[in-house]
Amino acid sequence: MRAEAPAEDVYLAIADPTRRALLLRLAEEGERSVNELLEPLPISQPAVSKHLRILREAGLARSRKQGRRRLYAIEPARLRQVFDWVAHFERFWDAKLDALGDYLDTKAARRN
Amino acid sequence: MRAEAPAEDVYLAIADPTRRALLLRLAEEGERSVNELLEPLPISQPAVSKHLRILREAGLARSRKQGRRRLYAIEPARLRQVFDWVAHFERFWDAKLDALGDYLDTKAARRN
DNA sequence: TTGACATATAACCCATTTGGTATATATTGG
DNA sequence: CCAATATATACCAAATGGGTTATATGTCAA
Repeated sequence: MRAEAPAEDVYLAIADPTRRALLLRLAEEGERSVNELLEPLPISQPAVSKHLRILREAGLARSRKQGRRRLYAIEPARLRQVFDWVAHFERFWDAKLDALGDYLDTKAARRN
Repeated sequence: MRAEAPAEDVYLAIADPTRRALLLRLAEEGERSVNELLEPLPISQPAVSKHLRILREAGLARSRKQGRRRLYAIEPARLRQVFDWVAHFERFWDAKLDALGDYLDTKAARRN
């Protein structure tokens, strides 16, 4: 039933909205310290550290030490796994239109 | 922290490997009864019924009654939500290559 | 050196998830 | 009608998840 250890499961890692928010911030802003990531969130520092650990263990983030801070960065490779899985269903909405089409058109244009 | 009721959360719905397997089967094979879906799985019928209920409540499946059976079908629209979210990170792997490129090429070709 | 800062870990709590078995509720065939 | 079939629900136990506070650890600054 278990395809991989729970701690390493990308789908479980992104199932939590706080972790998705963390990933988005890291994607938008690049390396950030725990305190910086913590700042807008309504939860405690240990809670954030735990989320970051889960992201690390899922292979979605890495960290390096800089002085007394620890900087986290996104490691998006394994999100491809999710992308590829969702793409299995793409034919269902593809025929109808539309936003995916727009997305792909944009992509195709950008690739030229 | 909770963007929607847990039972309706698409990310939670796809966090379970059994439910992902169910969605893939429904996508590949179309409408299927609970017994058909149950057959390859190593869990009990009530467990499958419960997974199907979660998929229904997440808006990822629908069911209709046919005699004494109940046929489930995929309802993929809300997977777009996941697709769009993951696409936020696409620029990270896009530059490097490759499988996404191939995917998009295939798509672009198919769209012409 | 020492105190403040930054982060991680431990210990704990409570809610939720997921599985099981037993049972209820259709529905159908004979 | 009755037995068998198909599915859902109730209920329970074990595990997990996500939060908290308290504390350990490491680093910097004065």
